[in-house]
Amino acid sequence: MSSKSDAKRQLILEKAAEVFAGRGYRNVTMKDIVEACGISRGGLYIYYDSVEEIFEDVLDNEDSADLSSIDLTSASSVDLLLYFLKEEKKEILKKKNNLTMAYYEYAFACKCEGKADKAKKKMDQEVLILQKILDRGSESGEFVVDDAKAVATDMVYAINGMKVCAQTVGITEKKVDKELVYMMRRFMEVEE
Amino acid sequence: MSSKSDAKRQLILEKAAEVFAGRGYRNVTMKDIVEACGISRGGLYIYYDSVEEIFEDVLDNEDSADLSSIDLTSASSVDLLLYFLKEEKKEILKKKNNLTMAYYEYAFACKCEGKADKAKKKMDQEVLILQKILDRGSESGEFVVDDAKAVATDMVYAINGMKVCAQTVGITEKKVDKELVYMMRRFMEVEE
Amino acid sequence: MSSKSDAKRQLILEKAAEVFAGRGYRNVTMKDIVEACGISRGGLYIYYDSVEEIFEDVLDNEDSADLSSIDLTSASSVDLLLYFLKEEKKEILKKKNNLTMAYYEYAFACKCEGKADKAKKKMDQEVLILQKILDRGSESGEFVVDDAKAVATDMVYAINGMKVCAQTVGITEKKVDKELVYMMRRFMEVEE
Amino acid sequence: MSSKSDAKRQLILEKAAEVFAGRGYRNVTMKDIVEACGISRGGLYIYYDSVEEIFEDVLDNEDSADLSSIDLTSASSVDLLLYFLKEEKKEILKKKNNLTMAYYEYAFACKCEGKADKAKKKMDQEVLILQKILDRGSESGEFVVDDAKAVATDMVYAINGMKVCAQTVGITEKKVDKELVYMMRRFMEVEE
DNA sequence: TATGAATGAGTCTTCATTCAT
DNA sequence: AATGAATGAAGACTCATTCAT
Repeated sequence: MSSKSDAKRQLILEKAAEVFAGRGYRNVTMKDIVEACGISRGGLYIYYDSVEEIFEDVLDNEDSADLSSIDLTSASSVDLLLYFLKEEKKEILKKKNNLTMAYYEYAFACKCEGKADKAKKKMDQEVLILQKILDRGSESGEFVVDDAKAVATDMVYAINGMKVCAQTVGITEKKVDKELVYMMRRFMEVEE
Repeated sequence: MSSKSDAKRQLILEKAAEVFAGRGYRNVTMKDIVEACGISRGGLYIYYDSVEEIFEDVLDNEDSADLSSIDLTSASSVDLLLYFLKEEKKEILKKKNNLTMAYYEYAFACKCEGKADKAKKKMDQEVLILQKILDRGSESGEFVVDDAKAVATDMVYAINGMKVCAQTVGITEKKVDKELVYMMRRFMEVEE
Repeated sequence: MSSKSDAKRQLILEKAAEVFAGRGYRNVTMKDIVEACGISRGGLYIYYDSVEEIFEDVLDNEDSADLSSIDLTSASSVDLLLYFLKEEKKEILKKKNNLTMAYYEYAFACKCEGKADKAKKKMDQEVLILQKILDRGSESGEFVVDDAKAVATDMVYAINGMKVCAQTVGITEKKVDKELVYMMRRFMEVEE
Repeated sequence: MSSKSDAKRQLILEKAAEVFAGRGYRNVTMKDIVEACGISRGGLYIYYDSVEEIFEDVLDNEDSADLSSIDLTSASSVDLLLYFLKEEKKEILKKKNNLTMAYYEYAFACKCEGKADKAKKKMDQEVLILQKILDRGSESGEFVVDDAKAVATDMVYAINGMKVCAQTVGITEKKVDKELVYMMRRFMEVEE
């Protein structure tokens, strides 16, 4: 049955996501995933033929949530911006199930095969959303923005920089806050 | 003689650096390095006992150059800033021997063992240098900077973000230029 | 199923015992055992992780038989003694599956880790059984024994000496017989 | 020069003997010996081509001492016997440079090649000496011995049994004393 | 579907042995 | 004589992948 299969497939993706979060992409073997799922080696092969395939499905499984849930029609631009940054902050600092490094390892490993499109699209989408928020806020007089695209792009680079730092050299919540406040100050007044 | 050993050791480090640049950290085996060096398996073990050991030596071998070569006493702050950014741009875009991803993979893999200190120090150093340049420029009236530390930190995060992007989703020179110009505009007038 | 696994495990133990008998303990590699069993390298690792582990299981597999099969309540003490010595003679002279040297090599290799307990127990048990036989025979007037424990201990040392000789410098059946007869003469009349 | 060579050769044999005493025969590599001697790999090969060759020379180097030093013409048979047993006791219990197990491992490894002759000869010699002592004592009335050869053979087997036990399952000095006293009681009066 | 035993290829690591110096 | 770098073969161990059940 498809429903049964889907449940198992979902289980695999969830457990695999935990594994990828903990060990990155390259350090993960089929065996690791089999053990994390508590199923048999052969059992996993019924659903997936390789770590790569699983990882790609894990990514598809995650993506959906974050950005699409922002409703651009509602509320003030300031609220939208704060929501956007709060979400990013959460992602920067989250310990469990953080796929950032796995993501970049995967993209780096598959660079030549153009498999990094997903990551690229995600980034472009983030820039776009941020740009829209800034444009809206600019029109409504909430923000003072000269070149919304440039600002959005810069912010997304810096946020990505923080994400990587958080997973490698470490970063404190205070530092993230400071940086986010600094970003906002560039186009609005922030009370601290 | 030590000179002979050192030459071989240097050869290993150079060839290994190329391998790490191409395949990252985790995907590299002793065999890869052996083959890149054109020596025997046993031969490599005379000098190094593990990929980790080699990678750490590769890092030590690289580090020295970059930052210390900036002479803070000379020239105008604008020149210093341009030199700093030009160097960063070169590193962001360089294809050969780019250890960025290997670096982050290594730091992520060894996070718990505190092996990421080197990366942390490098970042802190970059922030410090940039901050000094900004402070000098601020004093001389070349820049208009409110909080030099915040600006420097933000720039380094964004630069790191670009470095990672360049190695994964890809980035064009034009985009890098735009971003760097945007950064500078925040505290000085830039003619395009 | 466990029965299938057990069969394979039993096969491994039997083939491994032959290998140990022929090559001792230290000279045996996983590869030797793999080849003797006619299975794959990986296949062996499913059941055992090291030569040591296999050897310990081989010992456990062997032990059981020998001594417990002597029924101290039956027959005359002379019969018991003869049975005991016949068994020992068989073990001294047996060519196939003789684990004596492997046993001692193992005990020597693991001396510091106290892994020789098994060998020690086996020896103590032999002394004890022999002592019991001698005591019984002494009570019944079949033997003339002053200090049964001393006699038993001496006999077991000499038997072990013969076992080692048989595996190294060689020993003829005639010599073994002579020695066993000499032992018996010390506390009973032996017709030759 | 031969004298220089001989000194080095002697150094190798002495250091190698320590290694064999500690690790047996089979567990010893050329590398172990090289390191114990503090010479270079190539340097060892000038003198010896294999572990086997070294071990054989170590044996030749040791043998000489023990038995030949007993002067059969002197003193009483009791004194000779006590001297003989004292020497054996010393060898049974000695910790440093005890080659017993290496000896047996070697003999077992080379069984088919008839390399165990040395061990065989040593044993036969011991039996012979002991037999002579017993015969002399018998003639002088110090001992009451029926079949000196049988007694001597038995004693040598038991002594060898103790030697092996000492190196594997362990043996206390008290136990050795008891056993030796028991042996003597069989043909003479022993005050305890 | 699901299991897990089995296989074999790939990598790691250690050493005996050689050889230029 | 002596050194120690270098080689390559041998053995250990792990995993992706298959397959009978």
